[in-house]
Amino acid sequence: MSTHAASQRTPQESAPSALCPRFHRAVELIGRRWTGAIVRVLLGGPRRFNELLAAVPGISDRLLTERLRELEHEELIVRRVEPGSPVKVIYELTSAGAELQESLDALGRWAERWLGLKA
Amino acid sequence: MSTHAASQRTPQESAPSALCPRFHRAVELIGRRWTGAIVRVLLGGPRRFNELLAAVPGISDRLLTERLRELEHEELIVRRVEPGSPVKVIYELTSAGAELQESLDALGRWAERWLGLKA
DNA sequence: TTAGTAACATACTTATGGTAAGTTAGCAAA
DNA sequence: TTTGCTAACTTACCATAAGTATGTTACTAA
Repeated sequence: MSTHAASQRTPQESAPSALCPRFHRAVELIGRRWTGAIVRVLLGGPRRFNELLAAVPGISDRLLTERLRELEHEELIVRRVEPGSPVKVIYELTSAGAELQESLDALGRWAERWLGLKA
Repeated sequence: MSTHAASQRTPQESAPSALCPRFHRAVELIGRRWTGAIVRVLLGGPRRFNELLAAVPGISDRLLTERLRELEHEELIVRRVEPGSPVKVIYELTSAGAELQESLDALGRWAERWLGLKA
């Protein structure tokens, strides 16, 4: 079979019965491994690189760097370097990032209700 | 460096400053590629395999099968086979699945507000 | 008998994630 | 003054997950 996205489509319609593409982008963004967890920690206030590393159990430093770069690129966080020695790098949420709280909280509540029972 | 999860930890504490592990499980679950989109389509009512395939632009049949199996395993959806020819396989949300609506809607609203402006 | 459909399954390639080790700059103790 | 330490990365490499193409089964319609 092999369905590839744009196969068999009339020219005028841009996607068959497309979901809101922004929703899709959002879910792919915060759904990327570790991203949700990182944002959730930052909802508690600005954090340094190593604080994030400690606060998100299981993540590696390489992936943390990668995810932070992506979040910065999407303008959900800002990176601030405090000079000194050793330098401190502070990450904090932008307004866009902070407004993810509602969805993440809702998801947290759902998880408490439904994921608690098993395992 | 290379931080692996459980390094340097005193025996009595199970995780350094662990986030709610259920939240983490939830975000990894619905954040898995395509899963959010699939659930969102099913919020509109039961759907057949090929309907889902059409409604989630970009997904391949192989991945759709895989995601549906996972969602079934997590008890967010049920799979029902209607005999006949060709057989129809209907997927629909369980209560657990349906209650994801709140979080997904919140995320959708966030996406409209913040992801609309760019690109 | 050939063709078509629904819902997969299998095989293979590419992208993403995980692990380990190296880098840079400054400071501090030996 | 060389050794060691810390923060925040970077690079290299291997494993797992996603993506693509093709095959399968059971049935119907032409």
